[in-house]
Amino acid sequence: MTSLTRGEQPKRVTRRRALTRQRLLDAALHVFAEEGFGRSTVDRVCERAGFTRGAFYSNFTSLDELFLAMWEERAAAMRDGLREAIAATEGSGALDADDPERVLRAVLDVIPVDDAWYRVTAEFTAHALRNPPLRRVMAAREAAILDALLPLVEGALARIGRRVTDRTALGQALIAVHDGTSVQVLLEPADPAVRARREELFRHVLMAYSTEGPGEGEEDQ
Amino acid sequence: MTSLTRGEQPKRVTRRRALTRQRLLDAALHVFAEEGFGRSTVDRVCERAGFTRGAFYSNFTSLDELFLAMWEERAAAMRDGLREAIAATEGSGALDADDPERVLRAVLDVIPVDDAWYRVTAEFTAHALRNPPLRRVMAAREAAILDALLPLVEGALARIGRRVTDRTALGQALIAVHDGTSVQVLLEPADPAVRARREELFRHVLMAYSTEGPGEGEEDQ
DNA sequence: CGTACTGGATACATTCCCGTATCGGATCCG
DNA sequence: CGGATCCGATACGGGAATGTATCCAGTACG
Repeated sequence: MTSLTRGEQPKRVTRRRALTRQRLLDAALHVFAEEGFGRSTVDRVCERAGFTRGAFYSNFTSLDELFLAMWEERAAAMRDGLREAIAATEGSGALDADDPERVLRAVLDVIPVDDAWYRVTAEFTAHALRNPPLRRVMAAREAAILDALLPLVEGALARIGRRVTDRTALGQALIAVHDGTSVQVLLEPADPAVRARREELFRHVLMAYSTEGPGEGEEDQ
Repeated sequence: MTSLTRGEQPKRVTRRRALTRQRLLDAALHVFAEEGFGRSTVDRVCERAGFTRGAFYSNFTSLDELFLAMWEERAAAMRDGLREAIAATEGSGALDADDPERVLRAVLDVIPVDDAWYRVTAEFTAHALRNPPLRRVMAAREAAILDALLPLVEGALARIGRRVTDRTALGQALIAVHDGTSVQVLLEPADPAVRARREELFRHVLMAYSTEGPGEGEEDQ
C-alpha cells in the first residue's frame, strides 16, 4: 500500500517545508477527530490547513503515513510529560512509605482520557488490524513506546517501596485498562462514578503486579 | 440524524421481508469488517447481499440503524450462550471449593476475541462518540446488556464460594479488560504470551472484586 | 544578487455514492 | 383464485474525492 519504511529524505528540509508539514499534521488531527479517520479525506485536511492537495502529496503519500507521523509526535510528548511529572513528585518533600496515590496521579494527569485522540487511535487501530503490514508497524511502535514509558513507572513505584514483579505483564495490563476504561468514561461523560471506578481499577492493577519489597535505589528518601 | 427510536412496525412482517433483512445484516457484517464502518457504503452492502439499494432503504434508514440491529442480535446470542455455558458447568460433578478457572473458561469461551467484530464495534463506538444522541443510545444499550450478563457471572462466582463486593464495578472492570486486551491479542496474533497475560488479568479482576464469602444459594454442591 | 530548484496551486478525467420517486411482479388473504 | 398490498428493482440528478501532470512563484545558495 504505502511505503511505510522511512523513505529517503530529500537532501535538505527547507524551513517552509517543515512549517507546512506541521500545519498539515495539526489540521489532520482535527479533521480525523471530527469526521472519523475512515471518512476523512485528503481534501478536507488540506482545506483545514489552508492548502490545496498539491501540498499534501508533496509531503505525505497517504493519510496512513500522516497518521503515523502524528502518533510519533504524540508519543514523544507523552514520554517527556511523564518523565517530567514523575521527576516533579521526586522533589516534593518527604515521601510517605506508602503513597501509590501520588504515582497514580502523576501518570493519570499526563496520560489523560482524551476524547479526540481516543477516537482517532481507536479507528486507526481497527484500520491497521485490517492490513497486516500496517498492523506490524503499529505493534512495533506500540512496543517501543511502552519500553520508553515502563521504566519511568517502574522507577516511580520503586521509590514508594514497591517492586514490580512482571514488567511486561504490568505494561500490558496498564494499557488495556487505560484503553478499556477510556471508552467507558467517554460514553458516560456525566457520571463521575465511572471515572472513579476507572481509577480504582488502576490501583488494583498497580498493586496486583507489584509487591511490597525494597525499592531499588532509594527506599525512603 | 436517524430516527433511532423504534419506529412503528408495518402491521405485518412478511416472510420475504424477514429474509432479506437477515441477508442484509449478514452482508453488512462482512462489509463493515472488510472496509471499515466509516468507509462502508450502502451500495457495497447491497451488492454483497445480492440486492439493490431499493431493498436497503426499504428495510433501514441508515447504516447506523442497521448496525444497531446487528448489535442487538449479537447481544442476544451472547446472553444465551453464556447462560448455557454456565448451566453446563453446573451439572459437571462435584464443585471444588475454589475453582474460579472454570468460571473464567465458561465466560471466555462464549465471549471470545473476535477479530471482525472487534473492528466493527471499535469503529462504531468511535463514531457514536462523535454524535451525542447516538452515544446515549449506545450507552443505554451497553448498560442493558451488562445488566443481563452480570447476574450470570455473579451467580457462577457464588457457586464457587465467592461473593461479589461491588457488582457495578466488577462489570465495568470486566468489560474494560475484555476490550482493552482484545486489541492487544489481535495486534500480536502470533504471541501466545499476550493472550496468557489477558487471562491472568481477568483472574486478578475476578479476585479483586469478589471476596471469599458464603455463596448465596449453594455453598457447595 | 541572480539563478537553479523546490514546493505548492491548478486543471483534468474518472470513479463512486447518495437518496428519492416510480413501477412491476411477488405475496398474502379471504 | 383474484384483488389488495407489499417489496425490491430501476431510473434519475447530483455531488465528492481520487491521483496525476503541469506550471508558476518563492526560496536558498553560490
